[in-house]
Amino acid sequence: MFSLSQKSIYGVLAALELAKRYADGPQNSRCVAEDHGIPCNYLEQVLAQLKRGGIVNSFRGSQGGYALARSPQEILVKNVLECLDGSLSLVSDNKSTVLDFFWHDAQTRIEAILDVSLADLIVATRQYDNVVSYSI
Amino acid sequence: MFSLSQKSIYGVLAALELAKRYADGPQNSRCVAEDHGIPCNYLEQVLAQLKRGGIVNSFRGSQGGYALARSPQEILVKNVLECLDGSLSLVSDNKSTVLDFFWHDAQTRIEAILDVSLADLIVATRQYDNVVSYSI
DNA sequence: TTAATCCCTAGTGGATTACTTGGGTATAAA
DNA sequence: TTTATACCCAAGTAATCCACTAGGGATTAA
Repeated sequence: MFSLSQKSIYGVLAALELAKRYADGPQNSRCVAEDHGIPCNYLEQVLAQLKRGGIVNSFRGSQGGYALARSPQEILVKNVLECLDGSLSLVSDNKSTVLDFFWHDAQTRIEAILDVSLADLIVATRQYDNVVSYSI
Repeated sequence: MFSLSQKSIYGVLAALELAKRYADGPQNSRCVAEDHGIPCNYLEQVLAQLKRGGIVNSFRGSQGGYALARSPQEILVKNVLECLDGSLSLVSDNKSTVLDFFWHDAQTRIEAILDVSLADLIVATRQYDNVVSYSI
């Protein structure tokens, strides 16, 4: 019923990567793309959009690349998604129905689920890796 | 970022209408469509899909129409949405990423938000109407 | 018999998605 | 100063999906 766009999936993945390497300075987009099997030129477009949204900074020239504009604690998954695919709005505003209140409430609760910082995500991926390792 | 399809919006609206009139026997689709400003032929297609999904029954001929296949208590909003637009799957299954566990968790929590029966929805719309009435 | 209703298929214009292509421009390092 | 390395940008595109519209056919109660 709902699904994430490929763009958003790539975007969060790239943002997480930049978060992991936050201390190491800018990362070039080609490496990030190759690491995650993302078409290189397409990822550039995604990163450009994240830049326009103030989530990422870019540095040109050799040794250039992309870096988070703020710390991983300050960037939420929701921010990335909203930047790339617009804000979550379950129903269009122009037609109103008797269920608007219900959809609006659902929307608020879904947004809350996505209030997770990149820093939290890093921790979560580590925990998940541990679980997987132990279970093997 | 995500949004509901028009089909789902119409579908839940129609299901709610059939729930409200559950005791009155089958309702014809044209009336339901006109009541909610839904294109008549399109709603028929939506109802046909709900029928194939076992959510609704249909009765042909004059005095025919559509009725819920089960009581309003037994039909969830999630059921209607899944019938019309497939199951909620945030990410495609063929490509796996380090974030699959996160998206999967989010998915489960979103599904929980939609575990609301049509009977609950009726109650909720009444409560909402009361709030609006009092606040005027 | 007839009017009402569901049933079914096909078509369609517009939008969106997920890219690809092919350059241009700034910058660090040689 | 040259050059390699990156980002920057615009256009095109095949495929798919969406939200209908159109137009008949089949069944049933009255």
